[in-house]
Amino acid sequence: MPELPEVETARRGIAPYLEGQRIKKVIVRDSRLRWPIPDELPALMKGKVIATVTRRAKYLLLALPKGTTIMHLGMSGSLRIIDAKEPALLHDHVDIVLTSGKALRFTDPRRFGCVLWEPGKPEQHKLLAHLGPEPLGNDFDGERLFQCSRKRKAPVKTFIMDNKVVVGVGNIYANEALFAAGIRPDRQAGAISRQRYQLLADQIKQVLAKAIEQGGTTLKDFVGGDGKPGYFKQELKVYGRGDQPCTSCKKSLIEIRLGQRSTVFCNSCQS
DNA sequence: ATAATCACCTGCTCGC
DNA sequence: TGCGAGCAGGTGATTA
Repeated sequence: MPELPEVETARRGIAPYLEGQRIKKVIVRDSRLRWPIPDELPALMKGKVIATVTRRAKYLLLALPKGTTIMHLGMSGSLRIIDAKEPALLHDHVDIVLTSGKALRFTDPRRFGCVLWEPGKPEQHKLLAHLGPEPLGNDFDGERLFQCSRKRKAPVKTFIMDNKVVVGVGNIYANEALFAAGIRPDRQAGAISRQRYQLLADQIKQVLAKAIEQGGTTLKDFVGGDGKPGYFKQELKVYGRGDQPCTSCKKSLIEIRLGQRSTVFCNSCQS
């Protein structure tokens, strides 16, 4: 469940159970994630107190005294706070067990996620070092999109999903933001005006912020278990709605593929 | 440097 | 009912 709003929702859900808590042990049942979980990770974390739980892009960062645990949920990962003695199921790869009796359980059927260790500052890690600005921060705006896009021929949707341009815009919200901004996803990035990029940046921020707001509902799923997917589905205007009527003009939405990703737009509302 | 493709995995849905 | 094909919220690596 990993677009940025869900990662942020997960962060908010788990942080109160983790911050200030001491790690009793770390159980690794399967270290074969996108990158192997370091063998030494459990020993590095054991006995330490988690200072903070923060987020950079779609990475979650657990700040420990002498380093940071970096987690990513990939396509199918999820995190839950559980009672430490709850039996593990097939894809429950990691438990971070706390002395409080709770545990953070990392589950990921497809194993595209990761759990890594960075002994220095988290932003020094190879995966974090070259990321673009946070979409909801002040460093991201239409001017940046405009400047970064000059001479670029890739479709604008691919462009805004490029982590070096801006982080955290996944397939769902790329589709949604482009619809909200009235821009065709297959338009060349370099051929879009400054004014339209200002609109697009605003819509990216708005769509993500709204989804995070609604993510509050999901918080239960992450904390309590018993997760039900698709909590904000009713808000989606185009994603997953190919061939269905445009919510604005009622014409049939078009579904194409850009960069191997499903792309949906309205041929009359977006240009 | 940029763009397109591949790759990593499991699970689910669809059409035959 | 069974089975292969295709697709799924991500993104680094590889290839032109």
